[in-house]
Amino acid sequence: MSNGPANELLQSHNLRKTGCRQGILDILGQSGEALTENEIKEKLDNRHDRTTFYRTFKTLLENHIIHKIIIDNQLIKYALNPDSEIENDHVHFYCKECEKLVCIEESSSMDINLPRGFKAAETEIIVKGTCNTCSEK
Amino acid sequence: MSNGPANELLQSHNLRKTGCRQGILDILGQSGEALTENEIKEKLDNRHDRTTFYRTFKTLLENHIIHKIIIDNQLIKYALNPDSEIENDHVHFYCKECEKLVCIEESSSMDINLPRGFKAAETEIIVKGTCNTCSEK
DNA sequence: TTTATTTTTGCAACATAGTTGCAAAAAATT
DNA sequence: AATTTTTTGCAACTATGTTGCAAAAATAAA
Repeated sequence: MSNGPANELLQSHNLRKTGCRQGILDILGQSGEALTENEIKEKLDNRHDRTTFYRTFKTLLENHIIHKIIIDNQLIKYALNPDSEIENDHVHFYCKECEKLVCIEESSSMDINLPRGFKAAETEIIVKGTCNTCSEK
Repeated sequence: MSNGPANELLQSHNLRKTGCRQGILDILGQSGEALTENEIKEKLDNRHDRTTFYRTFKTLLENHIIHKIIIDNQLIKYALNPDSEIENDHVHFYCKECEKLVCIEESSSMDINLPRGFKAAETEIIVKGTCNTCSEK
């Protein structure tokens, strides 16, 4: 396990290669979608302590290796941040049927008129609806 | 206290006029901005039980009388939903300095390209930056 | 490759957020 | 004023998240 992208990611951020970090990054790397803490935890067979999990998420978030998306009712999901970039305009799509959450690669134009004096730094967009699979049914 | 908009709102939704509901609506009506549960609770002098508070928020949310905005790290705020409308495109501005959250009245054009097969129902936008007051400093 | 240093882990204890069942209290109805 | 319906407050509970600290693991140094 874990001799691929996970280790390189950790190394490039000067983070130690611990089991929990590698595990989370492996899981997120394999799955193309955002996952909840519990989904990740299960796939790791509950191998790690709750505390370690939270601390690991915190570290990965601080290093912009993953990001955290919160939808509506506290549904929190995590996803790999491809190039550990600090993104300013992120679009997420949340399927109300299958509850899948995917990151939408840009190519969207946006123009939000803010009141005088307001300055935007980041914009977070969550589009809710039905995904391709669920639309076909 | 409470013989104005709060009561009318409740009445039009067939909800009983209880102290907690009137209180929350009064507070949100007076303040032009979104407030956290605790901010509201304090202004009401901790007059109500925790449980009652949660249940009241739930009721008001279900009736679209208020809405709930979650920013970043679990910061949850509530705001009056002016006409109890079920809005599809809502823009919120969150000031990173003073932590104020305001609803932006539309007049923004948006065009997000979703992948083939994806259908959007609602879009939630949170713009983060500095508000007019904080920009002047 | 063994030792020393630094970081991370797991545990216990705690803090906050949110929910449920149920009897008592308050609204609305008659 | 009496009855019905909804809401409240309490206790108990679950989920989520944090902190301090000794033991363990990962890296660096000898």
